[in-house]
Amino acid sequence: MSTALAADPLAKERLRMWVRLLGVTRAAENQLREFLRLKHQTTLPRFDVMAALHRRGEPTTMSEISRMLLVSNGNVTAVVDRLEADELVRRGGSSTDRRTVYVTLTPKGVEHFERLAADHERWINKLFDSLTTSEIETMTTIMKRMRKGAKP
Amino acid sequence: MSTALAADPLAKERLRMWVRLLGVTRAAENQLREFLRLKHQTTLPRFDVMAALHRRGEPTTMSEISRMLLVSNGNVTAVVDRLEADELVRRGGSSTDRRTVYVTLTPKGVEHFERLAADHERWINKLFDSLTTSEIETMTTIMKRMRKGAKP
DNA sequence: GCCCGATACTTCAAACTTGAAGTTTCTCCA
DNA sequence: TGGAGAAACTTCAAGTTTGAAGTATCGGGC
Repeated sequence: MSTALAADPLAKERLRMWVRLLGVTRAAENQLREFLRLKHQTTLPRFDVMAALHRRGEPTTMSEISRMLLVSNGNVTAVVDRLEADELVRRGGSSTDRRTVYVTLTPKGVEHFERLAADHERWINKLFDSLTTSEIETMTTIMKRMRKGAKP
Repeated sequence: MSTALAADPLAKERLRMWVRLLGVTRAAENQLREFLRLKHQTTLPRFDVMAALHRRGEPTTMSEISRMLLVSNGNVTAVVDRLEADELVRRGGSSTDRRTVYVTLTPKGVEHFERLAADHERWINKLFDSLTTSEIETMTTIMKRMRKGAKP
């Protein structure tokens, strides 16, 4: 090997880690998608949007949702359109800024989501069963620092 | 709190870790997508398929690609269609099984991908700059075990 | 040899996602 | 004040992704 890159073992380790990170995340996401479809007749993006709204606990703008989920603005419009058609969320205007749209979970949406969330938490809990407390802490700590390096 | 779940701190830790894992991965993927678009006029799924082919280094079936990338079969068909239209990959039949389709990188595809890959490795290297060797090792080890728990 | 279930792939509709372009409204400064 | 530029959404085309249904082929048991 003559190139500097190929000779750098740390670079290789980093690449390996990234590939593994993607693998773990995709595998878990695929399982989650299947879980949501089979047990709750819903999809991951719908769940994500409802989770964002529920976590905020107050009317949330389209842009805020977009930033929380790291997806594009147009994407949020599409998913909210569908959730609104199912009466799980509601769009409302702002009294101070007529460009802004506030999205809220409807009572039906809250009820629907809370059933999902409890089941989802059980599911996550089982998925990461094999990790010890200290491993989880280590992961969380490291990822907190990674996130800073990977700012959008 | 009266429910068993809400009172379980380990379950909360696991959920927190999962959310953070998703955040890190999405942020990095978004940056990677932008990098591929701006610097190489290509997309993430195209890169993924070419990377899988390059890594295998020999004719690869559609199903193998699908398993490697953890995406559906129909998805691979669509991406390979477009790569083939750009003459970056080639489909070929099998002599022993007429159902099977073998996909190969064309010379043009190899050249294109290797330029991408070198740049991609530099990019990953920079992205995870802030992690120490031991942190990377820890992550890789833990994720190896996670992957087993999250088998598809 | 024949058929039944499995396997490999494609097709299809619907949903998701992006990035760019378009509309409306706001902000603010010259 | 008035107008340029920014901000919040929506719309749109193209690409991605899934899951289900359809086609062709294979393999094994009878």
